[in-house]
Amino acid sequence: MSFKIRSRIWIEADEHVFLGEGRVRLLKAIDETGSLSKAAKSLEMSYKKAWKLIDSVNKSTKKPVIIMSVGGKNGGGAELTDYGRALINAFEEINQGCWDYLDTQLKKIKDL
Amino acid sequence: MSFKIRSRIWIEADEHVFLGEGRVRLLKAIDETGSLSKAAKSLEMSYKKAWKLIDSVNKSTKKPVIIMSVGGKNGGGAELTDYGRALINAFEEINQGCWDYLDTQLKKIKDL
DNA sequence: AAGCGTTATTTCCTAACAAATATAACGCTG
DNA sequence: CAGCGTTATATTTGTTAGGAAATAACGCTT
Repeated sequence: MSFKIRSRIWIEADEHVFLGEGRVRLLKAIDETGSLSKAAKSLEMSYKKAWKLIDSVNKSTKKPVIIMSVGGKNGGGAELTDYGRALINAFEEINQGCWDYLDTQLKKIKDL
Repeated sequence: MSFKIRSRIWIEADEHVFLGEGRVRLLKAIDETGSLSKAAKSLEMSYKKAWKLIDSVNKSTKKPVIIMSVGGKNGGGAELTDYGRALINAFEEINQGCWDYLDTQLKKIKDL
């Protein structure tokens, strides 16, 4: 019997979810591609879904997380801010810490 | 901006989920009511859904977690085993520990 | 002014999920 | 042996989430 403890964490702002694993993945993809549509495609996610996620993130904070621009040089694009990058780092650090904690607890289940 | 870090944990056995918050709630309700149908009703859950959850739990372990009996004295019933009770306790203890850990990490987000 | 690559938004459709309903089986009780 | 309260399971219906596609708007470039 190979037990595993898994977890999902997310951050809520004013009672609605604002940052979770999916959103973090998307933010990182935007940072790599420079565009929301390309990021969505790289994650095999519909543009609509990606846009909704980003819209919800942007509405949740006062400091901007990503800056969208429409029209212009290359048709527009999306850029991750320093604040957004810091959020991602903090999230992943906390998430890893959570996983580490749960690993230490696993024997409590196995030993029953 | 009032941030909160939330989490869900669950235990997997052989790559499929075996115990999570919903199942724990259901197991506790069964322990209180002595019947799957009453437990489902008390949680405002359909009998079918409750049955599927319990069936999946029972198929995931060698030691029985709940014992179902059909027909007989009061038409049948469901009973939580000592092993099941121990599982619930361990789960809730670990879950609380996870929440406590996440609370200590919250300032990393707030201070960005 | 036309063309482009993007963001932004609506509408429509479908597929997965959930709920409701129906039916059967079971084993004690009287 | 009929009645009961349960577990067990299939079928049908309803609902909601999500994808697909179409359209518009935007602002640089040429």
